[in-house]
Amino acid sequence: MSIQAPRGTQDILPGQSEIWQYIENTAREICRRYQYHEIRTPIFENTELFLRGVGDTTDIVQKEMYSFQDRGGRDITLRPEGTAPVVRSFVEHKMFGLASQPVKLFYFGPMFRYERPQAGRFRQFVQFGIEALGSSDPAIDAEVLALAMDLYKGLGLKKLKLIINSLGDKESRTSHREALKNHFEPRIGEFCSDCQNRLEKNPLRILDCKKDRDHELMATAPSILEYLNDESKVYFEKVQKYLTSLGIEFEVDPTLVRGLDYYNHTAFEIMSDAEGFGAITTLCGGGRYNGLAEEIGGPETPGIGMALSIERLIAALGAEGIELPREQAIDCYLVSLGDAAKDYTVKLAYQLRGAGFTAERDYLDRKVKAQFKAADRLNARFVAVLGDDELSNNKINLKNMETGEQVEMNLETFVEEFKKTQR
RNA sequence: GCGAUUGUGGCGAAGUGGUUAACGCAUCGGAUUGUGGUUCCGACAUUCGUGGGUUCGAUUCCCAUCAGUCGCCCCA
Repeated sequence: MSIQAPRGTQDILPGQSEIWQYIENTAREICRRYQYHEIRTPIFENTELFLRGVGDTTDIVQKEMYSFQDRGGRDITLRPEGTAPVVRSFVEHKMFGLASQPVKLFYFGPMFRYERPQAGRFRQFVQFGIEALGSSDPAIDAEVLALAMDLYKGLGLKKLKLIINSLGDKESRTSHREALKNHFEPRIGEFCSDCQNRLEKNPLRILDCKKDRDHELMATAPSILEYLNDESKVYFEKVQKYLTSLGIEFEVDPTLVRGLDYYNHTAFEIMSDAEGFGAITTLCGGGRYNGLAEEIGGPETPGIGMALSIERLIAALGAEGIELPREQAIDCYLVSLGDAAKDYTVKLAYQLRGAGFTAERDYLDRKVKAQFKAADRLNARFVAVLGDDELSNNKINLKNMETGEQVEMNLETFVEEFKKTQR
């Protein structure tokens, strides 16, 4: 084995790429219905964008970024997520001034995180995500969730669990954070080392800890929901009300925390319930990020978005045993016998393709039998047989591979006649 | 970043400190001198991820390295 693809990356080969296309097409169609429009941002950005946008205390920034200096000495990072770049573009192009508001965008593309690869985790992975900027209507929070669920359900996934939480606004968050610190601090020595780190960094995460799950302070810890101020509380209730009215089932989990600093109010994850899905079950994550635009130097702009990984989506399809359609039959395979006939099929294939058909011929000088085998393997609906005999009589034989019937046609008008058989 | 485990032909998979590295699938050729999905016959790894070491000798033992898989952390 000489050179391999870098660790944590993968080639998507024919056979597999059709699945990706199908998912991508489905996502695009759903975005069209919801009126989200595609935005394509660079795959690398100035490192500072992520330091400011994602937050320099997050794992992503601290240990997962692909950062380097380019030849001009600029600090560059391969994007680890899509929201900060989209918001950067929104600000840079002054989309807050566009006539139609809110601005609803979607993107599709590779993200990069330097992590140990594992089930459902790669160093380069593809995210589909949407962002709605300029509205703080809880209805749009519900819309973002609805779109994500539509995509999953449209592809046939059933074993899904939507978990939502509210992180509240800045005021609510700060008071809750203080309360958590005060709650755990006196006895933090009884907790695992991870939790001891979390106390300062992100005390909310302590609630998530598996090792210390049974500690008595866990049950009595203050819940974020109790610290929501009135405005945040009403907001969260409305989001839930809308979801209920759409028939979207969800679960409120006050311990749900997201790994990026910019979230506030609504936060959510969609997980797979499917058997044998492995340790990584998060398919989709997102939330509201009012204030991110300001952080990046724009005007105060509310925003909400979600992102999901195609790799994990495909894994979930596998776990639920769902096969996506991928039709690959070809219309006509040209079998030839003899040098003159073989030469002629070059032209014939060209004509068939020009008429809109999928056509293939032999390029390996195979025997007739082997050519038929190849046609069969390619799922050819018809095989046209051209030998030097037919060629000199200006004829060609067309065989229907399903019925085995074979009819003789005029070589000159073959493409026309073939068209008729297709109707 | 930490831990565990695996790495043999295109794919799946056996195997042993000693010289012919099973088998299955796929592929190619023939039986069928111009017609597929069945059957039968035949062909197909100077080589066991890579590099180094131990040894008279290693694919088998040891070390390193690369990669896959799984778990922790964290996330998509």
